[in-house]
Amino acid sequence: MNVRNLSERQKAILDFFGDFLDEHGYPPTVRDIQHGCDISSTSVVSYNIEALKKEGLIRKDDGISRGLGLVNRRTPRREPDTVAVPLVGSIAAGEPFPLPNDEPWSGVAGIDTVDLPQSVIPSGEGVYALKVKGESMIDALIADGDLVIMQQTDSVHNGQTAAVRILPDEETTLKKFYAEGAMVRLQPENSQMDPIRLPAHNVKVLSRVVAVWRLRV
Amino acid sequence: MNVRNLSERQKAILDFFGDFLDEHGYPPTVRDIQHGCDISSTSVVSYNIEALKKEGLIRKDDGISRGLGLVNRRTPRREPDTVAVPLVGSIAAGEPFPLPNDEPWSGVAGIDTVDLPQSVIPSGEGVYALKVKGESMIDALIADGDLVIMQQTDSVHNGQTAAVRILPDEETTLKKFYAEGAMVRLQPENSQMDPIRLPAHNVKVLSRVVAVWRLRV
DNA sequence: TAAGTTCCCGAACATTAGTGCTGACAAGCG
DNA sequence: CGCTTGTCAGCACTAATGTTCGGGAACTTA
Repeated sequence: MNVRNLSERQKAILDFFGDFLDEHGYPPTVRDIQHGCDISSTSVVSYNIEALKKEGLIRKDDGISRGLGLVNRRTPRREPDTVAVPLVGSIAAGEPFPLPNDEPWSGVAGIDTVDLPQSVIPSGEGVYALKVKGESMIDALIADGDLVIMQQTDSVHNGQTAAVRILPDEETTLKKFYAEGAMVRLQPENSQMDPIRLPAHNVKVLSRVVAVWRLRV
Repeated sequence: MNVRNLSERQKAILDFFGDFLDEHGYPPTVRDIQHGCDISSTSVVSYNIEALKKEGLIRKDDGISRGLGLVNRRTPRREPDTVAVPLVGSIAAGEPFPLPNDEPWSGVAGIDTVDLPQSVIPSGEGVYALKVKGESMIDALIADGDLVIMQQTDSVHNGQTAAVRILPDEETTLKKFYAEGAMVRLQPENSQMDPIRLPAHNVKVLSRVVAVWRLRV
């Protein structure tokens, strides 16, 4: 697997292989490589292909034409490694904020999206972003302009910050969630504001905060 | 170019083509398509390939084996849409932290990396991440465990948070930067700590904070 | 009905392209 | 010097693979 072990000819073959693949969209034949690398015999190419295969640098399907492949090359249609998360709106202190409906987002025009690495958004399903307005969440170390990334869920643990819908008046808000017996305490992220206590059946958990993203600090 | 014009067989061929390409890394032969799509003759495949070629959906190099290609498929070697940023270490209050050397990172084993969407890291060059330990940056709304994303630079504006090297003792630290004439004031992000004033020529700006990333809030 | 079009089938044909064999040359080694 | 190993050349063989051709079924149109 050490590149230094390769002969000049083998390096040339690897280079040519990559270029050929980019240019044509399919792998070269033994004879393509032969002419591309100024080799006088197909057997020489065959010999060096075998060596590269042993090094683990080339994959080969015996017997089928152009059955070669570079092992380090990415799959053409690999999964995107970033997820476009809809930026559904902004949230200010206590104010209700728009919620995504149940339709798939599918890049609908008119909706901003935020690219997030897939590694932090396991499924990508039910994830959306909100932009924070003002100092309403200052106690959670969330500043004006930050993006909070929300994951839809039915339940959260005590102390987690969640978007909840308060049923009587259908208000939606972002608060710290504490279950206290049959009651629920909703703690604002700003000490200037008082907590709210409600019967548990009047509070519906919609989503929880999974990440905060701040740019241009 | 209208997909609705395609026969069921032609759609099947396109689907199979894409799957085959993903699986093998090279295009299918006429006979691969024949068996993959339950077609009884190679000539039928040839016929439909010709039709798809006229529709502009398939590219074909006559006479060479597996000389087919999907025209809408991205180039195999496209740019990744996420950037792997090295996580070079952690930063605590006032303590020096390790700095990346000048070598390219190139996925060296033993160094953690963080995937960031390329849209927020324009170049990807000179970007690295630090993990915050403790409450040392609490006043900047940066909590324990947060990742701060740094961009290497020579100069910053007043008020920006920057990594600076203090020359006399080669200490490296993260502070808010204020130029005040020939002097520089370095303001800790924790009000428990006092600002430092130094001659400008003793302070070397290394990088500035461009983003903060908090997970599992 | 007859002609034209589209699509399909089976088979034969021709080229492309992988593989194996023999031999050659140079370098290292006991 | 003889032996082995690694690398290269030339050539032939054969499997893999693209192409073509005659024909037929279903459908449309004059």
